[in-house]
Amino acid sequence: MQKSKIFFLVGPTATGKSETAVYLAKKLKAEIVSCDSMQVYKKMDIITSAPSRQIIKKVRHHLLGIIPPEKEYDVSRYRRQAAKKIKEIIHRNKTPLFVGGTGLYMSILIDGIFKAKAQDESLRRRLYQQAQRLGSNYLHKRLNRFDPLAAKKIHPHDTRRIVRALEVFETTGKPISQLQKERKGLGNNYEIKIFCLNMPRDKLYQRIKERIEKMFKQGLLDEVKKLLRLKLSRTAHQAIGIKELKGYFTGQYDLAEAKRLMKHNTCLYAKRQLTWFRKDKRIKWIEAKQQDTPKAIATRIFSKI
RNA sequence: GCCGGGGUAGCUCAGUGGUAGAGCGGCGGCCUGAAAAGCCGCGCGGGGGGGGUCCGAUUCCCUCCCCCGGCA
Repeated sequence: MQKSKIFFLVGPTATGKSETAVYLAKKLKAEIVSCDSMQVYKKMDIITSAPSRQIIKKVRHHLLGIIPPEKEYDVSRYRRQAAKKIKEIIHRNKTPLFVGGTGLYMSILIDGIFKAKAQDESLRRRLYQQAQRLGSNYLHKRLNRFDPLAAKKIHPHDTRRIVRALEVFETTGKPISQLQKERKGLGNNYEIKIFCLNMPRDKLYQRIKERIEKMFKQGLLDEVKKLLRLKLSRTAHQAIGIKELKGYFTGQYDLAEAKRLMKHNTCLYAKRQLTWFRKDKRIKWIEAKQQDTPKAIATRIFSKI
């Protein structure tokens, strides 16, 4: 029996994935599934540049605005929900088209994740306190005794990963480096095709800056003001723009500085996204040229399928 | 035209007679339950042009060009 196909359209932020995806979805008879760690949140449409209503009207979209911003979200939840969407979409005789910029989410979906218990909050808190008191190097040395392989891979300053590795060891009794080898994703069950949209760096940064200006025109300040009244979850709080505008609202700097910070941090983010995607050799790269419309790009992608 | 200050990394600037640094920016990488996060690495330079002194000049001297301030 032939494997069903799943498509991914990924790429750094502000390359025009959402617009392109609509045209591509039409050609592929696809439904779009978001692959974005921030657009899962409600009430964050402007700050996350979520696809507009007009776009959503044209093609069915999934996993957008499904979580209240007070709630945490993570990869494993994403994986579960996305896997379910794949089944449903294929059942409807449609093709899943994943669109977004969160490389880890894509990777976990395709390549899998090891089974572990949900994070242990109190244990984590304890470990972070120790890290603060004794330094991340101390925890790293401890990790080195239980799981030298993981310790070798994780930098002694990378507190977050050291804590996770220790947490996994304490809750499962197994070294994370061993568990990480046990991953099973969807990659084997489906025919996967990944396209990454890209453009020259200076043009990309220019578009990012323009997009952020546009966000302000759309009412970003108002949206963020409302968000800051809520008790934002740790994960939702990470969206670029929250801490930058908080600094403005609390009078630490002016609006121009807040904008500058947002633009800068978004450019750095785009660079990190590219690093992630570059590593994945399955990806077919699509270079957007100066005059390319989303429709033209979609046509080009379709011709390569 | 005269006097003074300056021309060193993409930007703002240090420094030294012996193959140039810092901050900002930029670039590269890592990533398995926080990933729009977290972490790591890399000066990325024909020292404004030309000539001279010297074993050796970015640093000293001469000259030209450009910028800033003052006087005309």
